[in-house]
Amino acid sequence: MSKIQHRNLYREVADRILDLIEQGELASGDRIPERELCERFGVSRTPLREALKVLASEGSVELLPNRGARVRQLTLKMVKDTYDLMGALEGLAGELACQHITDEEIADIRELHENLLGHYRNRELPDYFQVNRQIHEGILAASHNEALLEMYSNLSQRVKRVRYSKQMTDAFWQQAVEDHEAMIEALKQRDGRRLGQILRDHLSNKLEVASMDDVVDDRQRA
Amino acid sequence: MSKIQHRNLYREVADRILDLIEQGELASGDRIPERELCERFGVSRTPLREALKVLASEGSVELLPNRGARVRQLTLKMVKDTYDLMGALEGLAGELACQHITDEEIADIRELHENLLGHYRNRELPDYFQVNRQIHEGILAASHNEALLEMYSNLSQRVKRVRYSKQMTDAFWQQAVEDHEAMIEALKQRDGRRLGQILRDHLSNKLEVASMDDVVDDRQRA
DNA sequence: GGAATGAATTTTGAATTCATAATAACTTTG
DNA sequence: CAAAGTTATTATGAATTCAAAATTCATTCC
Repeated sequence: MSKIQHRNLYREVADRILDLIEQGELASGDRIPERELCERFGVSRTPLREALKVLASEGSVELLPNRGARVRQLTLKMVKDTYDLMGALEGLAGELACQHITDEEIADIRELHENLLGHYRNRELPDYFQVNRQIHEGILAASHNEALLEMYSNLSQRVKRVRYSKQMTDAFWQQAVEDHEAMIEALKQRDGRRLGQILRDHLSNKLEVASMDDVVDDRQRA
Repeated sequence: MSKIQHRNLYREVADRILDLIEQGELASGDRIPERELCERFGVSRTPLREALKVLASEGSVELLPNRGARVRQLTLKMVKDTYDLMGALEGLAGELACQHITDEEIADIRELHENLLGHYRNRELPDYFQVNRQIHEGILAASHNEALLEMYSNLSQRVKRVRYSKQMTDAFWQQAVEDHEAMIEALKQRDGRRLGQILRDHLSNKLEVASMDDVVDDRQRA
């Protein structure tokens, strides 16, 4: 039996709105129709409006006074800025992880890394992506810094709707795997400075393969 | 004539609650009395509760389902974690600033630095603190990374209620001024890596002089 | 035909109301 | 008198209501 959901209604609504945005049902710049979503979710306007306010403070939604909420437009600059930030946070996470990581956590990550290599050899891209994410989450978690985790997941939520191009070239992929090899090595040696550096650079590669759907160029803002 | 502020009521309320927290009128861990604040601010519960939800997502307030809001307790670990994060962000800001800063911005910061030195020589601590803050804000702004600014100011808001000990020793003070000298030098040479490093270390010094009033040790959590 | 003006409609912002959960106060009983 | 149970009170969560602002639509006038 699943755990009793004592969550707040507004958070539930917020998450469902985020889903709609991620799924693209609410597109970048779209107006968010209060009444319609209320009917759809079967809630009154009160929790829905609370959700919108929280989403605005989280950066996914824009609130125009007396003119409702809309899905925040992502500009190319915003995405780049966000990636810079995430890179810095991953870098810090790497440094902290090397200080605080437990043997158990290190073993878990190494196991994930083995899986990663397997998926790379078999050219199983979706599986590779999933394990890749798990490894990065593992390092973040190993930093044992709650505020860092929170901030990272907020940033990552903001750019979730950016779709990555499927044409991840072999060269990119190989580079990524080499990065991961180096990460594990640095982690093993608990070389925080180095792990931090690798993680920073690693992320900037990821940006290069991002195909910026839904992302508007800075000059043509709505 | 100043621009008409068409701000949302909930944001107004949120800021006033933050003031109460900062002023210590609402202490760490205190329950936040809805009805009382409504009367005090002359608003209904709707905008007040919206404000609380936003403050919760910003990390200043804690929401217990069916049991109201309270001022989030700061543990020593949380403050340390937050300072680590702010250090990383300042470091990134330094790197980015060296890439993007304009000549005008650099001139402004150098002027502030001259003021800082003056206040140091005259032992004007409050003025020194103010100019110090302006310099750091200047570097942050010179990064030209909106998301970074937003995150940093959120973090800084969270730890605003931590009071710094007045007994800033001469040694600390001198070290801080030397750091600032090095910063300006790195900025002038646009040596991002170096400026980043200085900023990171600089902040960790600040933490050492923080006397942790209102901060609860991790073991004795409420 | 098109811009401008002024209702009618819709949408938003905020107060109020209502139902339910939590807390406090009061019995009752051992 | 203390512990357990019961009722009263208060606080919270969410729906509803009401007022103000924005938008739409029709009409007038050039």
